[in-house]
Amino acid sequence: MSHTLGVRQAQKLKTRRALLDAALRLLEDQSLSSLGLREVTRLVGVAPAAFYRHFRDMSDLGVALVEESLGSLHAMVRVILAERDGDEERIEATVEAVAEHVSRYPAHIRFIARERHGGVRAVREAIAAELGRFADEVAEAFAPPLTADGWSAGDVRMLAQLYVDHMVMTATAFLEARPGDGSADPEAVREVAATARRQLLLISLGRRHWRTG
Amino acid sequence: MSHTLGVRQAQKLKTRRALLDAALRLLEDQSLSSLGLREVTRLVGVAPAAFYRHFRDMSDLGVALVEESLGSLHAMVRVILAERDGDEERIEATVEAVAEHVSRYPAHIRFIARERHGGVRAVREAIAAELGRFADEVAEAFAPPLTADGWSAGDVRMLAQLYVDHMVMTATAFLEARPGDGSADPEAVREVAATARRQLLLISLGRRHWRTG
DNA sequence: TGTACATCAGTGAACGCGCGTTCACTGATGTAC
DNA sequence: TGTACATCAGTGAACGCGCGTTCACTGATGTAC
Repeated sequence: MSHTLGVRQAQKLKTRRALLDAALRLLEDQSLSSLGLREVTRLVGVAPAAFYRHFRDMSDLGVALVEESLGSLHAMVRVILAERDGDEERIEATVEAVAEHVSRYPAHIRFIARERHGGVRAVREAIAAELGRFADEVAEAFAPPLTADGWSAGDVRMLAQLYVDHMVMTATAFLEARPGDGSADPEAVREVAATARRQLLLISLGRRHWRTG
Repeated sequence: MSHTLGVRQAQKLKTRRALLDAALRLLEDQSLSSLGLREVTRLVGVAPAAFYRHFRDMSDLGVALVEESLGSLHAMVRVILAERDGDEERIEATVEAVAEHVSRYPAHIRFIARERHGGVRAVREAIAAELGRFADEVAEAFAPPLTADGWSAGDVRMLAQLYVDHMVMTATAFLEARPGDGSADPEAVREVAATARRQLLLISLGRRHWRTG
């Protein structure tokens, strides 16, 4: 049948997954451009040449990690924006969702923070494209009431960009509240969440008085 | 005399400068953790071993680049905050100063953006410390009127952090408006400046209505 | 001013090492009949 | 169901290469008298 994977294909996917996971683990302490192909295959336990059955090179593997890293966060925020309406509600839910995402997938978030301006062009471009799509979607979610209030499309997009950039900043701040051993400092986490909430609230206040006050 | 450098010391400083400049140039296309000692000395035209007369290793050189990269920007913003009072005035002057700084020292700014979350711990920590001092100073500049309005120290610090993070974001956005060849796309630069100004204005609006509206 | 010795920035050769990539291969899985 | 052939994920050995670091050195600059 078409949807049941053969044994061979399933094994191949398993190896691919192992390569991605090994890379993510090694990327906690270094950046993509210094990560070696042999380091990754060594951690997985396959021959170096096996790498080429899955990726052209490290930058190719990096691009694969981008979608996987931003995809689920993107989906999570999409749901929140669709289900909630009020500012406080949206802020509360988003900050909590980001905190949970970071604590569940710290390596993915670290990867995005590190490679967003990192040394590998293809990966930088993939991240920029994904965040751009993210901002478009946020703009769409906020557009109706704002447009009715006389906001231009440019102003809406400017606000959406501020929200997305702030979200990335917040995710990074949550990450920094985790010591090197992978555990989290609950006090520091609470403080990051509190700061993020207050900053988002301040932005919401500004939004409400934009060209009306 | 004490303040006149000997020939020997002057020559040593010249070589050190050349090493820093070569590193900065090479870092436009890669990150610090993949930059080789031999690459740098090759570009300068000295023997690899000469490197050790100036730096312990690459991470040591990176830390030296941090202060040099953030120092002048820090000084510039300090002057603006001291000389200007009104929101619009400060926003206008800051955005312009950041734009000019980026176009004058693009490699320094790229270095900071790339290594802020990069793979070299000592450099990350140096950048975080410098940006922390920056935020303290911004907080101090904004504190008097806000405290009079009943703002808590925590709220003032939260606002200062938002400003500093936004400034780094804006500097990075200016950088991305420059194509790979080093020239600037004037249209893209204007757009980045316009967005930054509007975002800062929106934050100022929020600030004015913080716990008063 | 001149001399004798000390300092030390930069040299160049050498080292062992791990890297990315290639290649012909093996043997389990898949397919056609 | 059984057989003969095709596919292809992973192997393991080999390659040439550039890396970071060490070392004893050289010779211009600095210093003491």
